[in-house]
Amino acid sequence: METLATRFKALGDPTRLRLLALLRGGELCVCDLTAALELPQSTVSRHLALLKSAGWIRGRRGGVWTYYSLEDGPAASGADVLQGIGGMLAATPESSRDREVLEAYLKTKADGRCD
Amino acid sequence: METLATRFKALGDPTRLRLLALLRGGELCVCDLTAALELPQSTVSRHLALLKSAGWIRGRRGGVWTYYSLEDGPAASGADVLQGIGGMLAATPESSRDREVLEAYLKTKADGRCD
DNA sequence: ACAATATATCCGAATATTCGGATGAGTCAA
DNA sequence: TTGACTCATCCGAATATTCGGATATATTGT
Repeated sequence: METLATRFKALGDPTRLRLLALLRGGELCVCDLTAALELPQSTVSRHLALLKSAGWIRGRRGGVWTYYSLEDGPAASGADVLQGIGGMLAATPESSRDREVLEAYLKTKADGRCD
Repeated sequence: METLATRFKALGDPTRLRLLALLRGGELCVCDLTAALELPQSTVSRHLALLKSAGWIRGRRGGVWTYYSLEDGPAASGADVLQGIGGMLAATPESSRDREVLEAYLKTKADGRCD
């Protein structure tokens, strides 16, 4: 129960929902997410760590970058939940804007660097 | 998004999950829930108010009592979510114990009073 | 109107969460 | 090894949440 509460508590924050909404589109690194959300890197990293410890996402090191993606394994055990709220997430205006900012940023990033 | 976060934040507390688990069995009044959870009435009432304002449950006055039940109308819009986590809720040990305490209490309550 | 019961709200104290700048740790190329 | 870069963690200050006793409100029966 405590575990389940922790799980949902992680969803109880707009910034973290924005992150999840973006990750529904596929794997992204921290600097991508930082650019899309237009928030300090430390803030984004902290929220990602929390989502990971709550079992919603997973991170993998790829050289200098850390790529995060949705956790869909058995650990998610509430993949149905994410599936269920997926539509709600995508329907929000923040979600749309974040994705636009991300797309614009990804074009600038073609050379592989972060800024 | 803010709304959605508020929605989930309400689920991010063990006491509130215990309340939801009990209400899955049907409508109950505050004193029933207070007895089942073995917590102060003010605490239970506060959590119920929060769950209600988050759109998870609904309350109706029935004389001196206020009966709470799960919100399954369109306002719930995440009934799927509750449906999805229903199993998880029922599987916890707290949930089983709460229900036992409730059943034992309901027997004592046959006369209609609360203590 | 009054008393009894059930519920909601108020209150301060304790605890937890959040933020973002600063700093630490890890990785790679030169 | 040095420097550039990405990301994680530390830190104190601000804010939010939680608790339960006390109190207010509501409803019913007398």
